[in-house]
Amino acid sequence: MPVDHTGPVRPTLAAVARRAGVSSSTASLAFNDSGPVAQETRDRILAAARELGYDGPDPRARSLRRGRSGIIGVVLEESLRDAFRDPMNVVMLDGIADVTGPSGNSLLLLTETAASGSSLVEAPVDAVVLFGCSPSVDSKVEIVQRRGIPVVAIEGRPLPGVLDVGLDNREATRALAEHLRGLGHTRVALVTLELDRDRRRGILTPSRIDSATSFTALQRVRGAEEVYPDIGGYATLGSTIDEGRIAGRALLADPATRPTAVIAQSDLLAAGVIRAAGELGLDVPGDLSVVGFDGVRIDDPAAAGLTTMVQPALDKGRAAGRGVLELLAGGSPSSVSFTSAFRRGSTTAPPPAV
Amino acid sequence: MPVDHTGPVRPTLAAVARRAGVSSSTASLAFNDSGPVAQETRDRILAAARELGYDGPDPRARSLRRGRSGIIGVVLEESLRDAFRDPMNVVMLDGIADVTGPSGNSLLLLTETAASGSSLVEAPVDAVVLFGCSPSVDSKVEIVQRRGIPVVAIEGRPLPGVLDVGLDNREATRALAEHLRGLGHTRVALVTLELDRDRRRGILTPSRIDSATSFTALQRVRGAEEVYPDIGGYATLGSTIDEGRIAGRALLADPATRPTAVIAQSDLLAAGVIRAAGELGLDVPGDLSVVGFDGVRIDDPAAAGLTTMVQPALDKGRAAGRGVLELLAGGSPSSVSFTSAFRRGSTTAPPPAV
DNA sequence: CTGAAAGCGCTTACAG
DNA sequence: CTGAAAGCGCTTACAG
Repeated sequence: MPVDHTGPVRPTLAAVARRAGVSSSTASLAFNDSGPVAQETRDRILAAARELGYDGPDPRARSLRRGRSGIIGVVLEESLRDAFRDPMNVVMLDGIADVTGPSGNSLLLLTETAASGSSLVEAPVDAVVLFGCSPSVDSKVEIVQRRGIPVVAIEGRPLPGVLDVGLDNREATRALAEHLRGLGHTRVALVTLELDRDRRRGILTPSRIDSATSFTALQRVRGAEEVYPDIGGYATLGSTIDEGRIAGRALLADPATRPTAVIAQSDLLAAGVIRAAGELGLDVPGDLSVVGFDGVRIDDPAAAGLTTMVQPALDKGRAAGRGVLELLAGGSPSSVSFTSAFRRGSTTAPPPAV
Repeated sequence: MPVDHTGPVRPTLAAVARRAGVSSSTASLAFNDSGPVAQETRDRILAAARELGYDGPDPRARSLRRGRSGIIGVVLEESLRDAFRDPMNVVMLDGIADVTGPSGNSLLLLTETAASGSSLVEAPVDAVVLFGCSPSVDSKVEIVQRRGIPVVAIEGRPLPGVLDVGLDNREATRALAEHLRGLGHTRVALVTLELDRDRRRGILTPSRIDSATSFTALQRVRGAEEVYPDIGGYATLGSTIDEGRIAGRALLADPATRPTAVIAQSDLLAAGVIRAAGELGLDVPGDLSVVGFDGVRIDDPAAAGLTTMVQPALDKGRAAGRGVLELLAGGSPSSVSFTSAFRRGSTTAPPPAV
């Protein structure tokens, strides 16, 4: 069925005013309840609007005049599918919407991938929230800032003029490493999140670590190194069970070099490692201890009872939303940092006796 | 650390033009490559822009003048978290972005819940995509249409002037039911998606079905009824493993009334039912056959090898994106309907001998 | 190749 | 309580 879209031209406020016999100033006041308008006049205006099929001010014109669009840009560096595969991102997004929605704001998804144009720079946003962005978007962020648009970053590198909503990634990972050391583990491996935008998968080397651009992944590596200075491991393409499984197979295949514990940088990755272990006939935690990160609810028995650090993702999103609102109101909020909580599960135990 | 946001006022095109000693018309052409500008003039304009810190046209003004904002609204009737828990929605969103992103469009998330204001009506969108919306948004959709804004609906009720991207929900469910009948099942139960916005969980009754507002859920019920006219079951709050498990427990608890097969309206729900069956000591497919819907990749062993209908979610999203683009270009695309493919897995078998 | 003019549709001081 | 005026910042015919 073909759909027709050649309607009459949309009526304007001016047309309504003309028909009602008033000035457009008055008509505007009537539609915005923003000034004293006689009841009789208001009725006339509303009647004229009804007759003309006018349903309120054009958002585009209003946003130019007011200097506000009611749109908050959310900048992701991946495809939407990749970004939302990580439940943490979805929860944080929900937290932002929770706080900013009631005052009439909506979220615009801006995927700043290599392929895309400069959507960030060309979008009519009032404010911007960066979701773990790499330095490659810095120049665009500066442009946006020069326009006076507030920028909030969730777990970003410290950037001048950007309000940071942080997490104790380093300390939290150190706590997990200490937990493993306390159990007696000496052969421990990391399974990291994506380290940079190249998204190459493979053995974790010092040079790969040094060239990492993902602030969060790097901080978590640093935390582990505080306890296990020479820790190696495997770098994945991102937080999924599949990636964890691939990493797990790579790390666990050879009994001679096999670690007795794995620090996965997310629960999803941890679930994958546990699955790989199972496939190799290894018992968790009997043969292998595994810890994760996030404290997400994973619908996978393999991840039930995972030892992990629980991060307050919803609160982080809400804090980012509050930061946006305060900045838009002209305030000067301070950066906030959230703390993760250790949750001892059933996936860690002393290393197997040799 | 407090963040400062009192920068200098953003420079305008007019200021750049003045400084370069040209008209703003010429400056505009220079920034848009939309007309012939002498190289020397262009250089002067760009230099002036650099000196003033001008990074290009203000998106708000541009969108008013051009009548295009580059923003496509995506209307959801749930919280972002609920919506994105369903992988189908994420994939469809990705499909839309796939197609519309390259021409400079971004997606604005509009959650039309009872709580929210009328964000749909007040957002500066060029077009709108409805994600399975109920009649409660109809009046807002009409307003948007009156403004000449194209509307595309994914699996919606037929709405005048709305381009539909459909799925063979009814026929596909009938095929699943026929598969079960072919195996010899006579006691079959449904586990449905949310039926309406009330989001009440519970036994499926004819009156609940009759008052359903979710087009997709209802179509799938109708398809099952074509084979099992008096089919009953359980209505959930949405497509999650947990909801499936709750429904499964309710349906399977009593051995006397227990069905021998369950038609779950999504793979996630099916996985939950299978898990519930396992907890009750029932073997799938020995004691119970289970079918799903979607063909999504679920990271749950319980859902591995599920018998289901595979729907082309990415293609649906892309088709919606193409529809948007064609409508924006003034075309009159036809509605499209996609077909699901039966995938026989290992979760269906003849009913147990009595 | 460049400029003067009009105008996108609205809101906001300001004056009455 | 109402209106005339200015202007948000840009783009687009049109004329030269």
